[in-house]
Amino acid sequence: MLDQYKQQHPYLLALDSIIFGFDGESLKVLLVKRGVEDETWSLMGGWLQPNEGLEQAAARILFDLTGFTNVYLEQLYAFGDPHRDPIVRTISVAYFSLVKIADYESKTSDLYKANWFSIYDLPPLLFDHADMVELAIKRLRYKAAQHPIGFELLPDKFTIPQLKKLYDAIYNTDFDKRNFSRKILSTNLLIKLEEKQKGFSKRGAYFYQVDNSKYRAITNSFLNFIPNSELGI
Amino acid sequence: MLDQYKQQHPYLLALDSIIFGFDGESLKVLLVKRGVEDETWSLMGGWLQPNEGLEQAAARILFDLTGFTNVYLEQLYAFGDPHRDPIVRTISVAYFSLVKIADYESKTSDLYKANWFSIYDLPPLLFDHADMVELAIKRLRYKAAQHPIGFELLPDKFTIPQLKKLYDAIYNTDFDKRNFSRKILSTNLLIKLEEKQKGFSKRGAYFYQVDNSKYRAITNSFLNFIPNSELGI
DNA sequence: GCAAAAGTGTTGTACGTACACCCATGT
DNA sequence: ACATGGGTGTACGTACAACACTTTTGC
Repeated sequence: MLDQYKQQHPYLLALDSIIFGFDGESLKVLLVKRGVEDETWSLMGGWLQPNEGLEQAAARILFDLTGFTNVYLEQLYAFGDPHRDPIVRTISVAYFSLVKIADYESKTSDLYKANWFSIYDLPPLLFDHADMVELAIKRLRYKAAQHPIGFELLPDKFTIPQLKKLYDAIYNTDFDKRNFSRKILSTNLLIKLEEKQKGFSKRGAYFYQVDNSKYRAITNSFLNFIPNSELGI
Repeated sequence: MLDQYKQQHPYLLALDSIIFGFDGESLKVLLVKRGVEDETWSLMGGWLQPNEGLEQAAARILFDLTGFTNVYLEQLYAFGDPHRDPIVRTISVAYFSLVKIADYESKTSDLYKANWFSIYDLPPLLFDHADMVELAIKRLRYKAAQHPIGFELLPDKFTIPQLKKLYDAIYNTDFDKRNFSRKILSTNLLIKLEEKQKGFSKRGAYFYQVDNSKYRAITNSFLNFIPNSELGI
């Protein structure tokens, strides 16, 4: 019985995370440069430790490098091309994460440089990381169309115009603001606050926050975005 | 640079496949008993070899055990709980596959027993394989609602009533046959043949086949099933 | 001629989309 | 007072859901 195991080759197992953030204008991804000498940007990543599960490891790495905790984290895909890492064969399980960008403070040491990049203006990336980002964007679009995960990218209090800008950025389109707000509000997932946003526009827009009791309950049907866009996977 | 690799623990990497088939009545999964002494049913699985990619390995294993080739195969999820395999820590990347059950002839040797089980009547399964099956069913439902993959489970020639029975089985519901056939035919994805099915019903139903030129072209929007069912990945 | 499954048509409703005007406020 | 972004309502068309009867043919 054990023989069957002993004859097998083991492999290194890495975790790489596509960390999405929204700065109010465009959808961004957090990239790092590992080490001083390395000139290639890459995703946040690390190695699986013997005592932890995959998602647990992805969360640990995310926390160590950014301080984020309790964020949206979802497994994306396992990448295992034999030559994806030219030095040592490594399987990478990619995760994608949605974070509130305003909460971000670089926890990276001098060994790591980190930067947010617009998804439409990415630098060349290490290994197959560009494939990972591309797939993550598809998945985010697919997912956000049917599950109310967009809120994970905004501050706790946000306005409808902010939310529209986020969806515009995710789908690279320009939703009609009247239809958009009707659609969003019809979910009854948002609570309108008294407070208005100051400073950005003259009139000011009402803040909303997510009704957490309802938010948790909903895993099912949500909206029906998915524009003319390509979906796939 | 290499040090960073050498310090890391390697892990065994397995591939397990949820193989769906449709016998005309219910949706089935192909399970095996490994070895003579083992009394637990499990998914078809095997080990990653050093020179192959993940999907390639899943396809190889599928071929070796069933003879199926050129079938629908999609990565489902990577399972990596530290204790999922109690003997040796193993990461498993699960794939799901859609096959034409009529083409199946057991290629398994005496070492393996194989059987098709209804997804609503599964035996206890090895390790976390029950979780894998459950997730695969969700994914199949999610996917089949928006991509025309259902045909992969039927013979090349099939009737509309057969197709309806398949969707009824996938979603465990009973679609309205009038709305169903209108919906399906409106995709223009099917070619009506002269030939009628004999023997099953008195009147006989027309055979259809997939218009492959169109089928290949479509990765995008397809139908919009997804009934009241739970989705969520 | 009857039973069993195949095939087809209409209508109401809900939802998405397109589109234009008034409102509040800081300057 | 005016410019800027915030907020709302209506009308149309499409697409889905509900529903019943006729057709074919093996027995």
